[in-house]
Amino acid sequence: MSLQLYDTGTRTIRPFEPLHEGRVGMYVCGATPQAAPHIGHLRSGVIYDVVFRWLLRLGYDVIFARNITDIDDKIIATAAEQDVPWFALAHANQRTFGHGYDVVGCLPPTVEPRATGHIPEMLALIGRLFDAGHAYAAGGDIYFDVTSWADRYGRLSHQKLEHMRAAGDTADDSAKRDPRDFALWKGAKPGEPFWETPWGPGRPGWHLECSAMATKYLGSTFDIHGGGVDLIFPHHENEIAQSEAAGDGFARYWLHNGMLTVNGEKMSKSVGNVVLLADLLEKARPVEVRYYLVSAHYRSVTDFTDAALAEAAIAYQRIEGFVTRAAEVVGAGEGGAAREPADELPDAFVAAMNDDLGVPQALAVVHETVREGNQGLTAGDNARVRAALASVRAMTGTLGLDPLTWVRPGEEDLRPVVDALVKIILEQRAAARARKDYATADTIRDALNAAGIVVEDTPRGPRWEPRRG
RNA sequence: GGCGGAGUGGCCGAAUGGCUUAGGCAAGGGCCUGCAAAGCCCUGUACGCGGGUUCGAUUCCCGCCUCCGCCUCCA
Repeated sequence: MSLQLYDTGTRTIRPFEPLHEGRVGMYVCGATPQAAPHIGHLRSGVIYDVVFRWLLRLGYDVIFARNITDIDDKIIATAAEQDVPWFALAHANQRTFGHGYDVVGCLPPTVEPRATGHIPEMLALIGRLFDAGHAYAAGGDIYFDVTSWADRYGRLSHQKLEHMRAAGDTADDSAKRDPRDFALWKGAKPGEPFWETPWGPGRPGWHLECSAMATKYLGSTFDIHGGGVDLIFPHHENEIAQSEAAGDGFARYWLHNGMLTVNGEKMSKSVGNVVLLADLLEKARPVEVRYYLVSAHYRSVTDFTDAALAEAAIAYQRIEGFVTRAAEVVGAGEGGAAREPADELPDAFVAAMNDDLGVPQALAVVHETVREGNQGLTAGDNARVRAALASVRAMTGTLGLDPLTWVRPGEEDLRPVVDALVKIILEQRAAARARKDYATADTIRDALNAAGIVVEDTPRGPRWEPRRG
């Protein structure tokens, strides 16, 4: 079975067929850098990173564009509150977002276009919409005329125009012809940043930038557009309207990830339950955070709790434990993320991933293979261990979770030194055990444990690991 | 009011018209161990409520209840 994706536009799972054979263009709505990223942003980042990695695994050449909306009302407002220039706030948070994505193991996108770097493309799009009769100027702003596109507006969200509430905009939007029209371009206000245009000074509206940037990097028609379900309406609906009304084909598949709630509630500043990356890293290692974020299906609503994160960490450690022990016995092997479907990927894993990114089932295959490998370790069957290890590393590598690529910085350099020292101590313990002086042996083990070194006795002799958590 | 999602065993979380009814965590029993740890084996039969369709429904249909998201900035 080849890749199937749930497409919000048709509300069905349908076979993925790229526009151009062997190539995929994917655009994802990324950050509006008005504050540091929270766990919901990270979930989105990790989800589309897995999509990206899976497309690469399937052998596609992928152009993955994830935008940065570095100008909007909130950025301007927040910057004013903090008495810093708007671009300083946006750039600082943009860097924080980038760092957050890095920490949870996201590959860099092919391109990360910023809204403010694409004003000419936006103005060109506005010009085309004027020419096609779908845009009008009013009160210094430029609006999209929704009624001029009435029969197609609402196709993504499956809302009928007559059922749509009037946008609860503020009074200064009274220049609109229809309350459901949305701004393409906002006229300059005192003290706010602006760009000069043929229609007067102003700045981009809320939706225009994504249309302009997506088609710039991916072409007028491209394969996949992603984002959170909260963006379906109005943001993605409006992107479609702008681009298609201007004559572009735009996105062929629409992917939407589910929201992440915290203790059953949507995150919000007013509730005070916003979970930031720093909060997570107090409770789990980065790779464990990634495992947690990946382990639920991308379309499901996931409720974050400390207990859920802790359980994910333990589940990951089961995989990690096998991989490290197996690598000690048979060597690390190849691993790494190939760009072609690897022979080591079990059919069941491939089938799960191809079925609308069935990561939960794919992880079930990982765990089953881990058990296989552990059985091999118990039986001393190195061929079995080697096969399981290669398989587990290929699968986890595909998900960005290969334990052997997640060694903490510095740990690798230090490990041989610590290993040599611990071995000397363990020889003392072995001698104590040989003369049945278990009190001394346990004292040594306790002392090592207190130093963060966990000792295990195996049929092949003692081994040690740094203590987790 | 409109659009959509979800309710699964102690917990998290998948799939599925019946067949060996994921996977993880936790629990109990066992193996291994000087004791541990890790691992392995075994045990536990769930699918919101009420109807209907069917030989058979957790899975399809109808109704209901509860929860959640969007319709305003939002991943």
